[in-house]
Amino acid sequence: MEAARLEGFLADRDAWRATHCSIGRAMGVVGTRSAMLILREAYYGTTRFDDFAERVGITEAVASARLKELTAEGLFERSPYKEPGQRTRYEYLLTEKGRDLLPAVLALMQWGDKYLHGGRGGPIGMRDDLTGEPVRVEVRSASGREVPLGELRLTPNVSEEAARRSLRR
Amino acid sequence: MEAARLEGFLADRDAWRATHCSIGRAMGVVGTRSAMLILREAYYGTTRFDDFAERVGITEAVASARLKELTAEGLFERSPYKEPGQRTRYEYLLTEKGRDLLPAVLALMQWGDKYLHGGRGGPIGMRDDLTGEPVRVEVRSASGREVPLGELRLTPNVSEEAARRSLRR
DNA sequence: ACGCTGACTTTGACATTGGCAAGCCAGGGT
DNA sequence: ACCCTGGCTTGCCAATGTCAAAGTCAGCGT
Repeated sequence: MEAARLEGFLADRDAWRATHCSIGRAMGVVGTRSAMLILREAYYGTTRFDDFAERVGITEAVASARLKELTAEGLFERSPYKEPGQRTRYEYLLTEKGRDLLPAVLALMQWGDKYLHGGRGGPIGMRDDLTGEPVRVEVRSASGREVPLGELRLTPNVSEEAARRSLRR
Repeated sequence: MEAARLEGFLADRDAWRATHCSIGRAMGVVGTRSAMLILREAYYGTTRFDDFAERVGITEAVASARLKELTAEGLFERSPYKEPGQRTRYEYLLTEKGRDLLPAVLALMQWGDKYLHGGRGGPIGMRDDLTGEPVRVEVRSASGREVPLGELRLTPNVSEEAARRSLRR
C-alpha cells in the first residue's frame, strides 16, 4: 500500500479534488496514440508531413489533424524551407515546449520496453552519445537521489485559500 | 533541428519503421485520460472503487471499465479486505508494473505544470520526503549526467537481422 | 499551358471514450 | 424478511480518433 505522502490539507483526501490537474490537461494535449508517436518521430529527426504519416504509420488525415493541433498548442512550429528548384514548403520543427515532453515520452518507452515485450526488452536502446552509457528516465531530488513513490511528498503549491479554490471538489 | 542520433542501420530513416514501438504499445494500455488519472489517484493512495470514481471525477461506468482493463494488464491487483461488521470487499492495489509508470505520469505532470497553467505552475509540488528537496523527472545517463535530446544516441538492441524483422516497414 | 509532386482536405464508415441514468446484487444490520 | 450500501453493470447517446480512398491546390519544370 505504498503511496506518496500528502502534506497539509492535501492529507484529507475527501476535502479536495484535483480539478486543475496537470496530468489531465497534458492528456488533453498529447493524450492520443498519434500525438505521442508523432513526437517520437520528431525526436528521431523527422520534420516533414509525408514522412510523419509514412513513418508513424497513420493516415494523412490523422497526421494533418494532429500536426495542426500540436502546432496550435505550440509543440511544433511551421517553418518555411526551400530546396533548390522546389517551391517553398513547410516543415514542422519541435519547439522547447515540444522538446520538454521528452522525459514523458521516454518514460513511456522505458516502461513499454520492460513490460510489453515478453521480458525481451524493446527494439531500440538509449545511450548517452558522449559517454556511451545507458540512459534512463528517473525521478530524482535536487541532490541527485532517486526518489521512490513511498518517499515522495506532495505539497500544495499556493496558499490554502487559493489552493482550495483551484482544487475545488 | 535538434534530434537524437540514430545509430547503425537506424540512421537510414527510410529503411525501417517502428512497428513494435514501446510508446505505441504503452499508449494502448494507458493511453486514455481516465487511465492516467486513475494511476495518479493510486499514487495519492486511493484503493477503493468509489473513491476512484469520485476523486478522479469520472462516472462509475468508466471507472469500472478502466480498473478492469488495468487489472487485466497487471497494473493493479484486486485484493479482498474486510472491515469489521462489513462484508468482504475488494480494493485495487498497485503492482510493481503499475508503480513503474510513476516516471511517465510525473513527467506529464511536470510538463503540464510548466506549460499549461499560464506560467503560474501547477497546484501541487513534489519534494523528497526525507530531505525536503524538490523532485524532478529527468533523462540521465548511468553516471548521473542529464542527457538532452541532441546528445541521445539510439541503437538497435538486437542483431540487424532480428531488428529488421521487428522494425519491418 | 500543362502536368507532376508534396502537402494537405474531404468524405464516409466504424470503434472507443465518456457522460448520464437506471438497474442489479451480495451480504450485513435490524 | 426486508432494507441499505458499496460496488459494480447496462443502455443510450454524443464526441473523438482512426482508416481508406478520393479530391484539392500551389507552384516549379518543361
